[in-house]
Amino acid sequence: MTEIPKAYEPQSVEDKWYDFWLKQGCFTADPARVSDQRPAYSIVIPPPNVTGMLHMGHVLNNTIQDILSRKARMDGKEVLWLPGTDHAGIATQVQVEKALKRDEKKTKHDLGREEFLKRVWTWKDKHGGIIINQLKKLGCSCDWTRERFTMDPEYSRCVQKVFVELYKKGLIYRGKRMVNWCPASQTALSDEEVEMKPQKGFMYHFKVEVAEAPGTWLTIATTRPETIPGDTAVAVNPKDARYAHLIGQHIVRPLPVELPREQKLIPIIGDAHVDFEFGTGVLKVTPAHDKADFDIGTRHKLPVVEVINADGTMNDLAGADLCGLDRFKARKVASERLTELGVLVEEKPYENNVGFSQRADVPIEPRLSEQWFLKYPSVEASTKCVADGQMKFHPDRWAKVYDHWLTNIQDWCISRQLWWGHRIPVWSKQHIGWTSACNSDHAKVWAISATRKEKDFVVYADPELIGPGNTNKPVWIYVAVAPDNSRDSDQANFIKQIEALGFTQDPDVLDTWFSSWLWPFATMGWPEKTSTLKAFYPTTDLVTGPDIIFFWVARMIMAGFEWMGELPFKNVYFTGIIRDKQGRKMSKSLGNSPDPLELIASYSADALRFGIMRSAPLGQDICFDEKNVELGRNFCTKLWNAARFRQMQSTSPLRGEGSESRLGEAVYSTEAEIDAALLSSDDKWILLRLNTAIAEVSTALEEYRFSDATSTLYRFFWSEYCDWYVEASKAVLQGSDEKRKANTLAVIDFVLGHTLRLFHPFMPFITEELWHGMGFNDDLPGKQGGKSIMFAPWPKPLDEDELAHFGILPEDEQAANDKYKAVELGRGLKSTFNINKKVRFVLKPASELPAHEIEVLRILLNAEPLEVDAAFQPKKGTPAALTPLGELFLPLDGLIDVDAEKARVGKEVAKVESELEKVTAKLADTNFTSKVPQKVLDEHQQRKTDWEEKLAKLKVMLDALG
RNA sequence: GCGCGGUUAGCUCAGUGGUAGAGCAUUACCUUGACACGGUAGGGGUCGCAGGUUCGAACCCUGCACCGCGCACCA
Repeated sequence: MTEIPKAYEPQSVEDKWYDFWLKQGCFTADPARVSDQRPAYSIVIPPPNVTGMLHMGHVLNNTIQDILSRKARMDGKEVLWLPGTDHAGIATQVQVEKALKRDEKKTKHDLGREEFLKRVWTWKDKHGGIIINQLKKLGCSCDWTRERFTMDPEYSRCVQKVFVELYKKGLIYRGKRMVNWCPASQTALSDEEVEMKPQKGFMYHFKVEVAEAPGTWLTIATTRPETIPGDTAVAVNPKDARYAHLIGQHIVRPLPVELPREQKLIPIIGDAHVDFEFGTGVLKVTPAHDKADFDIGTRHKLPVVEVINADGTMNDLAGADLCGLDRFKARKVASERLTELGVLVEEKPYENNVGFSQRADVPIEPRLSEQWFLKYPSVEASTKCVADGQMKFHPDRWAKVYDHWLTNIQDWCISRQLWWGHRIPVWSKQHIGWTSACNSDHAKVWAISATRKEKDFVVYADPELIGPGNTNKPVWIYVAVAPDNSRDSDQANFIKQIEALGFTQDPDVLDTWFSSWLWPFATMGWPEKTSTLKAFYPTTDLVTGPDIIFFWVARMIMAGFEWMGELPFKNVYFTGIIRDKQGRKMSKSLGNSPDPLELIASYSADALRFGIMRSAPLGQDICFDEKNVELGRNFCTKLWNAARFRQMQSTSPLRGEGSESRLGEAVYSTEAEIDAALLSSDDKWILLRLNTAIAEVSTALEEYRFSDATSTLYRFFWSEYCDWYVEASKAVLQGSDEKRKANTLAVIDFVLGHTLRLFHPFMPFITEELWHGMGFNDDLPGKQGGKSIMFAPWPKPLDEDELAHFGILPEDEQAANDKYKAVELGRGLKSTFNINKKVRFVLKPASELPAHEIEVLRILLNAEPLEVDAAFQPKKGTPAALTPLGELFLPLDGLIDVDAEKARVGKEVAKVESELEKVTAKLADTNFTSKVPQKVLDEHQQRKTDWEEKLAKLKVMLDALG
């Protein structure tokens, strides 16, 4: 016989069962099994970045999804938890670029686009599996046979198809606009990718002379003097009496210094945008580098002068002083020049909000550029489905945030100046003027297209430029190329032909979110009407962080309505954000995030799961503390040992000979019938507590209250089952009544079997190990838990018939509670008198007690002996406690300090008197008695009676002390 | 500026009108036959502040303070 390990040893157990689950196909969803009796349950994973590493946020998020999936399996549903990763355009490209620079001292341009992309794919193949394997370590029951990546060929076809459809509908357009430009990544970003951060800087006040009125100076306030060379006007509010008369005149721009005066004259314009209470009421207008200024510029047809390059350095238009400098260095130099010119009036510290690139963490540069934009589709349906409760957010306050965003959205800039991603499926060719050559190209494209099976393409030229009078302007012809779903070669052919006509593909790629918004259906085989899609779409739950409510959730909802005509999920659960003990968000840069895999190695996956769930209340951020994981581990150990205790009690090895069990060689039957006639008050109590626990956990899970569910499990198993029931059951198990023993074991098995199942979604590994190790799977059909606990039915509370069969009444709980109360009081006495050995107790019972109850009391009190004597006459000074079962004495034969005991009881009397006073006063108050409901009144009456009785008895005790 | 959370024991948090709770930490005792990753007993809170409603408020209402988050933004 191998030695039974004292503590649960998780590593080998976890690997063993995960392999088993995979080999048995336990996670694989089969649409063919879905029926009315076996409804579908589905979740799509929020795809982690393919090159990412598991962090605590993933642990939280995926543990929740796993709990939901496993619970649904136990509910008899056909479960699909669809996993995968996304290509994370910027993040991945930046990583590969960094490695390239580090290892080969090369840039992506040195390699060229094609070669660089090869490197990214190599990188992806090398690192892409990491996070997937980490999820497996955590125990995630994803259907890995359906793992998807947003750059898979089939997925890419979906992205192209969607692009072309939106283009055909006129929702996608190309435009020259002010965009959020990230000078570090050198790409445009969407509004959502810009994060406003307060920045300490300076407010510079400088003066400019009015050209038409020498000697008249205006003072301008700015935080960005380096953009002065790009100013093409100064604006004042036309209603501002101070300046209105100057509108139409000009000022002399101070920079660049070397320009002749006449080239530095810019007009004073009137624009209502200017707030005359802010700054000096005079605004410098830099249309090329500020969104609001651009709008002013448009209104007044101002020239747009760019002075900053794409990489954030100044160009030659910024003047000799600034040219080539970084924008922040240039700011300093510009202020120095202003000082030298004697026009800098003031430079004072100033804090303002500056937009930062979320990815690169550098200030955004508003920049005019040509980009592709999308007018969001299906906005109305998306707004409505949440507003009217068709789709539910948990917690629902996020619905308001969602609604607010949706009603204020601007068009989405979807193009990115990157190489890694879905390349925009548009080919274009430029002509000068709308000439016959245009018409000819147009016609040729249509002709080529006729050979395609699907005409998912569009030929487009800017209609304003078509026609006479535009003979010198550039005209672009765009061809958006959709994939042919049946034949890849068709698309390739088509592209080859249009490229032969001189069309070239747009160099940009699409925003990563433009692919992930299709996730719920593109992963299920769309646009084919696959059986998976039919069975599992719309999905049931989505679990994600509120930080991507706009990026992802909202857009998925729109995509769902747009292409499936239906919402993509019925419930969205928003997790909290994991913070460290100081309340800071966990991040790589702060280095305050523990490595989940290390936590798993030290504490086990189950411990990590249980710990994090226990500390993750609905809708609240989570303050992570490794103590929680330690608690999870301790809990696993407790569960393990409780199981071990059960096995050590059994004397008769039964079926299952030869079965292997880490708990020991013998496997014992769990089939024993519970004999209702033999149930003790403790048995009934634990069965009732189990009922309560099942109900509480089930409800908590239905309402996504995971921390409440774990609290219940913790309380039930540790406090109720182990601390009370197991200890009480020792009265039987250490006795000699074999029939009672067998019955107690049957109750224990019943409780353990249910407990393991309740725990399974939270702690899949240890529960599977014990389920098999203790033989709970024996004789069960495979679909009912014979193969794995994950298919065992979710526990149901005993119903009325079953309770009646066992002869259990609701009030049975009280009998055991009274006994446990007596035990606590008796232990209190021992503790008060510093007795830590077995000791004699005498109970003067309030009513007759069965021998079994007395034996339980004796064991729990650790009494030797426990005498029951209705006529007991205690010696003077005998410590005693009033218990629901009667007076409990601790006869110490003069060993005690009578005065100390008197003081102790006296203290108790004082407490009871004060409580009695309070309740008596209340009941004497007619204001109270006349207005309070009868139920409350009764409660107070009862409380008063109880305190009175207690007080009387305490006084008798005090008298007895002399 | 607008919106959303939060403020209860040393810490992390439960607690939707009727006797203030849990876990951790802490103190004392206990290596007892499942478990020291354990057991038993204890100490510890004017429930952020000020008003109001009510017989009664941690809980409902109003205002304020502080912490955190989101949106918008004035150069």
